[in-house]
Amino acid sequence: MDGRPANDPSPWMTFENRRRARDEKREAVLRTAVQLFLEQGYHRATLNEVAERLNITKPALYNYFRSKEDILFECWALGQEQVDGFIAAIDGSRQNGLGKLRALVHSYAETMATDFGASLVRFDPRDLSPSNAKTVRAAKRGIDQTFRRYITEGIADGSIKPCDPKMAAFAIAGSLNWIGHWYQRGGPLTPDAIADDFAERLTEGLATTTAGKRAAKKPSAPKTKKSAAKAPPQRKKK
Amino acid sequence: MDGRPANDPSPWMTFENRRRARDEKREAVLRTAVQLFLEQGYHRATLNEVAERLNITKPALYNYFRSKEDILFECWALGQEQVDGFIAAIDGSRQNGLGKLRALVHSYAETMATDFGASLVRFDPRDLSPSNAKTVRAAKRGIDQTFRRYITEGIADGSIKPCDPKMAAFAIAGSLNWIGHWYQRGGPLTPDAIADDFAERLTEGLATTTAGKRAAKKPSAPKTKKSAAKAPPQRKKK
Amino acid sequence: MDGRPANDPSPWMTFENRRRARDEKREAVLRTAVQLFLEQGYHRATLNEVAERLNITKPALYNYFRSKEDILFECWALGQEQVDGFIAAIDGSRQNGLGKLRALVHSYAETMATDFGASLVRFDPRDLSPSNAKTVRAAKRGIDQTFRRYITEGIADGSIKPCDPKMAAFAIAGSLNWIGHWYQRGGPLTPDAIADDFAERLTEGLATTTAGKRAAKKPSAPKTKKSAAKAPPQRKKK
Amino acid sequence: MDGRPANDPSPWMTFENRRRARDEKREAVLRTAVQLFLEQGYHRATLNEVAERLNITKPALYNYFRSKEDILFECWALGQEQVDGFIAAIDGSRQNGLGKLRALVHSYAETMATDFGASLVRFDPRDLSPSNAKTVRAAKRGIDQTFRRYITEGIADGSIKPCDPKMAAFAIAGSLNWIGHWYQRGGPLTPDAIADDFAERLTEGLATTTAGKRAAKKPSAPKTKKSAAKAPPQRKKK
DNA sequence: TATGAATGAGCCTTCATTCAT
DNA sequence: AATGAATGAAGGCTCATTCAT
Repeated sequence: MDGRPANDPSPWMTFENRRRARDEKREAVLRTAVQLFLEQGYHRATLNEVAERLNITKPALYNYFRSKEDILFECWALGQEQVDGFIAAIDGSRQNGLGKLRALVHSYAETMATDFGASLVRFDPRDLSPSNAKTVRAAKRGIDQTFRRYITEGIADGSIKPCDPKMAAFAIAGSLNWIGHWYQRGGPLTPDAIADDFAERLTEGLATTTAGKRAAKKPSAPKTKKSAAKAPPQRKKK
Repeated sequence: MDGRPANDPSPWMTFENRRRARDEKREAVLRTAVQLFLEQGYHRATLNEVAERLNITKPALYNYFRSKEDILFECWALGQEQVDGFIAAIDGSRQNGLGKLRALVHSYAETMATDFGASLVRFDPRDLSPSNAKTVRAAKRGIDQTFRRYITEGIADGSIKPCDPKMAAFAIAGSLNWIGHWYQRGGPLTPDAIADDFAERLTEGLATTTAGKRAAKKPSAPKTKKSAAKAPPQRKKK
Repeated sequence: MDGRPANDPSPWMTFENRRRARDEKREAVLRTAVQLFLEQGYHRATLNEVAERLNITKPALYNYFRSKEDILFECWALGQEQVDGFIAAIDGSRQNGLGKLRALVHSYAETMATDFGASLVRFDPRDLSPSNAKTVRAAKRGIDQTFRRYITEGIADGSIKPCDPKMAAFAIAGSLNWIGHWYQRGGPLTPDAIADDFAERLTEGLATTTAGKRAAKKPSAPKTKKSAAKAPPQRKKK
Repeated sequence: MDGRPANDPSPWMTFENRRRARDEKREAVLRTAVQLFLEQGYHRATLNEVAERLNITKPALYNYFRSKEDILFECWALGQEQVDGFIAAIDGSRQNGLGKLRALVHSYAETMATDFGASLVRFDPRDLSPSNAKTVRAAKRGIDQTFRRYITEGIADGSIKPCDPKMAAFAIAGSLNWIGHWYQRGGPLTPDAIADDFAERLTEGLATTTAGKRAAKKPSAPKTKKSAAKAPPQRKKK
């Protein structure tokens, strides 16, 4: 059960197990919280409800998080980790600008269909402490710049038609972020289908003619472990 | 001063004036409120702050609105009126589907750059009473359907390439709604420029080749008074 | 009733009355609070109890004070005002050092027998905000220095035997502050009797022989209005 | 190491050692707690902080004490033991009333400069359980009566001028207790110097003329072991 | 003996809303 | 129409204490 022989009295493993159990509970709190926050909105959701869904009591949450805001921020951070992960992977891949952009759109679209991904665009940074809000805003800026960067690259390498990277990025990001608002699990569209559709749709207008005739189907991030991200978002450990 | 002779003691005109003054104050409240709600978010903004900015006291607000939520809803309603207005105008115009879609995108983009317009996408319907929330959701559905309708029309009349109207509408609406989140008055981009750019950008991928070569610059709604809207959103009068 | 003719429609007086009523309520809160804080201690006393004793509800207190700590500080400030008042009066009086010291002891002893006076020594400055705590500590230092100053004056003018002003001040102030801890209203000793006794007792050891044979009985502050204080303690108005 | 041969397997000694170790830890807790309570005040100090300073965890404290209040009471008890000790010693000494009073003042002043001594006057009996509070109040009364008793003795044996023992005791005790509030370790005054000063200062006013001319310098309690106290304060064993 | 985790009780504070004037 | 005052409802957070391990 614990993955170690029963006769192994190593207190270290016990310690390890404890830490693991703790981390699992922490994550359970975050999963519950992000759902509730998305369902009801951060302000309407109470810590009591979060605790109730976890069958614990409110103060127990404070064993894992410093405050309600801390929980909010950590939810966001988990989503941001995903984004950082696939951006790092795409950055490390060998593709022209258009290819990277398509990969980005695809991965981003998929992420928007997850709870933590949606939290990236549905949570309000103004609910965060100044320090955390700063972190969030910096990350948002980073994502925007990644979009622009790929577009600029594409223009440079000829895979993307000359255009204004800033506006193009806004338009694409808007479409993608919107997914976080309308996507419902259990609907007729799977995240993957949405991602495929958007990857094509949002880039076809930018592609130079030849590049537009795409043969390959899956422009997702090249096979890389999600964990291959560069740097997770900075956050204070409790 | 009031547009009537000072010696006219007509109580009826006085009454009329009273009503007008009242309406002006109501609007002033809404303008202040929508700004504050956008600035700080609905929950962080307090009625005290709204009142303070108007140099009145909190209870005075209750002379014009039944509740904080009422104010929120009315803000939304003003934005929705704008949308209803230009949709009615476009509906009444003689254009092919692509033309209507472009006109819609243009007007919608412009609206997103206004306070009341932004409130359409930045306010959370869950902050409204069930009844008002229903109204809002119906209106949102209406807008979505308008997008799909124009696209369908365009496909039928050959101005738009065959595609999935639902996904196309989502993509376009997402880009547009996103404007409400990033547009800042005083930035380098004017609402009109944004609207022009988006009208072109978001439809070029859909246009059939010939239709894509657009000559005319301004595809905005044919000269119609904004107030020519058909039906203002249903709402309870106080 | 209002001290003005009934036919006087002056809204200003109404305003004045309002303000007076408000101030009276504020004071009532402070009187209730200081009693409760002395009875039970600041931490054990809840705002609910304060409100209950006033037959109002807890949030009503927030119309008059910003926080529980604010109430605590204002209680202290009222006591400090008394002290500032009689110190100013004694400072302005024509007496030798011993006379001033006796007057100070007498007035201080009397003050210690009042609620607001006792709050000066029974409230804990660490319960105050840093800013308010600073004010309190400065005031405490001021009182100490007044004791030392009178003693030094007395030594200079020959009315007090040469001694260490610092230790003498500590000894005297300690005896006086202690009153705030043991004095109970309704006991066998009246504040005035205590004040007389301490004024004599705490100074006889210091007096030079001739000055020790005091004839006059009442060494209290020369007839001055209590309100003739110089500067009330600085505090933020709500 | 433990004062017994290493090859002695006597479980009883082990038991004895355990008890000793336990007592040492208990005392360490009390020393840490009394400091923290004095530093921050009983209510602001948390058991977590106490535990942290001891490099243990909060629940570990419950191995030695039943509750936070229990710790508070035991701190007080240690201080009271000191007082009981020197009072017993003085009681057993051969001196006139004035001598005893001076000895008492001296020892009490010294005690006030210790942490446990200061706790006697800086801790609030209302933070204790009714039962413990009763014990404390009885002890306080006992100290007061000791002061009065020595004064009365002194009057009887002619070493002290006729006066009101009650008020004299209040005045003296107040000065002494105040030491607990202003004395800071590391200041310019040593506890011994303070004790000397106060022993002289607080009694010179009471001494009959001849007795006032004191020759001996150190009026402290006749050489007796501190532990020679009669009875430690009654308290419930865990 | 010591710990991580959990809990129950309680309190301050905020704010939309109402009411008497 | 407007205000000062008051209220009810609610939520976040703290902390002493307990319990299983």
